[in-house]
Amino acid sequence: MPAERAALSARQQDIVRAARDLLTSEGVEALTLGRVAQALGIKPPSLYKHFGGKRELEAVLIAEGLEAHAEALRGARSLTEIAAAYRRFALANPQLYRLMTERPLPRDLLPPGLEERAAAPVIHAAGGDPDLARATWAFAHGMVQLELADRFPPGADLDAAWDTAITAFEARVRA
Amino acid sequence: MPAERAALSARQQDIVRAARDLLTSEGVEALTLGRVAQALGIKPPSLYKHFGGKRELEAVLIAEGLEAHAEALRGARSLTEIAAAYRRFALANPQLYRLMTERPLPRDLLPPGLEERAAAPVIHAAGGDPDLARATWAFAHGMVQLELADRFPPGADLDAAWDTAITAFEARVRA
DNA sequence: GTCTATATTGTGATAGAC
DNA sequence: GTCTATCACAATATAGAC
Repeated sequence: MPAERAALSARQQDIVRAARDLLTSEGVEALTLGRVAQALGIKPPSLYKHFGGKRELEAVLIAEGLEAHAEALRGARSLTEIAAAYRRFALANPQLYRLMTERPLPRDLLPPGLEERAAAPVIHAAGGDPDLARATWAFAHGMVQLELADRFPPGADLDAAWDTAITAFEARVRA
Repeated sequence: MPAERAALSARQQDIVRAARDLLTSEGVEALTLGRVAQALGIKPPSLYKHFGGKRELEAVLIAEGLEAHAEALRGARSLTEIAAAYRRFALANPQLYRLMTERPLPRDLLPPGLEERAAAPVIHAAGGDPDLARATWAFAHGMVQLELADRFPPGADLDAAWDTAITAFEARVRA
């Protein structure tokens, strides 16, 4: 059961799949209409018969990503579990994560409520405290970003950094 | 006393100033050699007499930014003060912050030791605990990124989120 | 659903004259 | 130090034929 307001046609699904594969294997920079068309063996203008433009195509991938991210966090009962799942998702889908976070969300093209649904597991694990939830989110996002951008020194013990913060946050949940 | 290995010529300084102004006023996307040249009233190829290419010019701005960021954090004695200074710097220089963080650092073009110098105040305020320092850094970076990217809901109390995390981290410093 | 042709705009970079 | 000329791409998008 897809989350999109209108189901995608078979051809649209082909295009989304090609775009997703391209994003995964070659990164955000490689996600161009030219490359997507090439992967499908067609010319770029043909894509406009199926999507309004690049933004619409990207929005489908972003929506998929938010959905998958929410799903990955759904079972988590504690901030520790949230953190582990958050990190696991981002490192397993680094390019998708970048697409989802590095630019303003195309909110006008996303299914209503999706953004909130993706945030819900974090709020729940934070015991309903929105400030603690936002702090946890920001920390996890910052860690993942810095790790993906290779900003930590070579020997850095990232597990320990995650532990340190999440332990500190968990203490706040119980408080 | 500039931090660059070789001092910049007067003309190079003109170019850097034009690039900095452009970055500040129009954003990372507007920072192109064409725009920089235009601002100086010259043609893009002329810039190559003064810099090896775009990467070199950007590296000067990034080095300046790291220097300024380090300076902004230098006086901070606690994680609370670090957090406040970090946020203040990023929100006062959002485009420079983006340039400094959104892409891999041009480490080969930065003065040696600069990256470490920029990180030192955080480590110091974390009582020398590198894990806590990295956690604090990641949190601050995540908060700033999410705030600059307009990812928080309209009513979100960001001061409270900062407070929540830093209070939790401060408790770890004393522990 | 796909094509060709085209518009428009951009982007970094080099060679060589002045 | 600046210029013209040029390269070599690349990007999104539209019009209209097939």
